[in-house]
Amino acid sequence: MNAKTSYFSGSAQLPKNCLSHVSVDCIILGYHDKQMKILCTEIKGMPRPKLPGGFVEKKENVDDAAYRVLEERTGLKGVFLKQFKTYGNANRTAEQTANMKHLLKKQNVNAAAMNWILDRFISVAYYALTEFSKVTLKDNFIDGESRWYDIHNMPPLIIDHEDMVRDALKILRLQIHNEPIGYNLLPSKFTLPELQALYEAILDKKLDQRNFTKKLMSLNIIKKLNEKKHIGGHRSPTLYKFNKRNYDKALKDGVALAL
Amino acid sequence: MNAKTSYFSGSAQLPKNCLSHVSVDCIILGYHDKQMKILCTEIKGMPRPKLPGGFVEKKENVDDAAYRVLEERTGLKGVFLKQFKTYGNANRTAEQTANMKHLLKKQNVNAAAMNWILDRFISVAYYALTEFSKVTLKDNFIDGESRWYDIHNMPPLIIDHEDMVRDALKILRLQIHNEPIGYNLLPSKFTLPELQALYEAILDKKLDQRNFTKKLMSLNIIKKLNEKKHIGGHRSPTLYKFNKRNYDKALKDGVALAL
DNA sequence: TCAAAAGTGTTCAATGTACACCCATGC
DNA sequence: GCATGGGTGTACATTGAACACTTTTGA
Repeated sequence: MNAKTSYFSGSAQLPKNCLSHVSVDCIILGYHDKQMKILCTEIKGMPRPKLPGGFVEKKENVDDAAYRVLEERTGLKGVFLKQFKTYGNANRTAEQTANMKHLLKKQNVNAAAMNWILDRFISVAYYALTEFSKVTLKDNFIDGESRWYDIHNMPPLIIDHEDMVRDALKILRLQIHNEPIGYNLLPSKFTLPELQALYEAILDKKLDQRNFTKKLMSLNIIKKLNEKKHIGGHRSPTLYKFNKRNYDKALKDGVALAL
Repeated sequence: MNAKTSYFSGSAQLPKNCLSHVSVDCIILGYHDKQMKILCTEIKGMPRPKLPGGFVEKKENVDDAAYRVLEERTGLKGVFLKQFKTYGNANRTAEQTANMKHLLKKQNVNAAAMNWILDRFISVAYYALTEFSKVTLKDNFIDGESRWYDIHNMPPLIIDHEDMVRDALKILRLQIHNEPIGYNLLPSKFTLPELQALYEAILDKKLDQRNFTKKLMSLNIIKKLNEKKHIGGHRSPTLYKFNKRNYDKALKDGVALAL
């Protein structure tokens, strides 16, 4: 690892383009085949993985910065992304700063020029829902190597990133009762058991099949098609698709969905 | 107005003690006698009132900064205060910055030394619930003169502060179904009609008296006393008090209260 | 014919909602 | 005695939760 490709150089996000003291972090939840995963990144020389994050360019909306981080990591556009909390404790980045000083020294980076990154940061946190099989993981200079971790088997993360994950999951699990999900997480044609498995993965609990069907159908956001999916070995489940108009209306106005 | 007592001097919050680019704003909701009010401040020379806000000291938690703003304005401690959203659009402070430049010029303040305040800010927003009859309004140098506005009769506010108010009220009205309220808003002994009036003021709608009583009693957070309140001219209502232990438990664990 | 998953309704319990009359008090 | 607000219970509708058998498919 040399200075050219280190944490502190080569990135599009040069200090002079970014706001000091402000960062964004993303809890990127990936779903596929009944599994929920979280995207983390590992920087050589740092003790523990972290959430993908970044800085806010001087003329960039904070929401757009989060969206940019998401897109840089996953290559995906149009993904559901939601700000959920801002982390602003004074000492939250102290440990990270100490580690970075150490790294800078080892890499012979001029610490004075890097003062901006050694200062305190507050972080605006977002969560996103993605389909991880659609994602081609991209590493980047600023934030190291990306990797999916199973939600039940997370490593310890730096600073308050474990709190962020816990908070994001808690809020997502509450929000799911008021917002439709699934549009970017399932193929355009999907079966009810697939949709149910998605809800079960997010809520991390089993749901009653008949009650689930009944409730989802009553929301009027999915439409039964005259097609079956061939799954082999078993009865062929009916395919459904989202009614995008009603789905978007439900996103905007909220739904009532007790699960 | 001279430089000594102007917007830009005399405050405990000197630029060198504060983080750049980060501010906090508080939606301080005041309740008394069935009325909901919002605390705003008016700075001479600025076109419209604003929400009370402030900056974050370099070694201060962001939550504590919001709490400090609240306390500086109202003199109240121990008030319910909750972070609800962070506003980070790139151009959100553009208008304010333009106005400030104008003000600085008029006041012959050295603009170079004030560059920190003319830059872009992102704002972490909080809402608080207070009893406005307990508040002695305090002006301050940084933020002008304080005043309560009726929630139904708000003036236009600067930048995105009207969005903040709208968002805060929306979130509060949702949260009220999961959190107990009232502890700092009512006398230690209160009547059920008083409590109901508080809920009605926050939700801005009438509630059914019998159903309200039934639901509140079922939460086990209030306790009937063997005392009545003398209100004159009418039947004397029974006094209640909060069961602080259960109230705090409900704050922490949440409640289910459909209204 | 067997294994595995899909599909389909009913019953019961809990909760929410609507609603009206008598009571206490001070003038 | 009258005006005003306090206090109380029931009936009905809606919603949530539990639950089992038949169908389809391919091996």
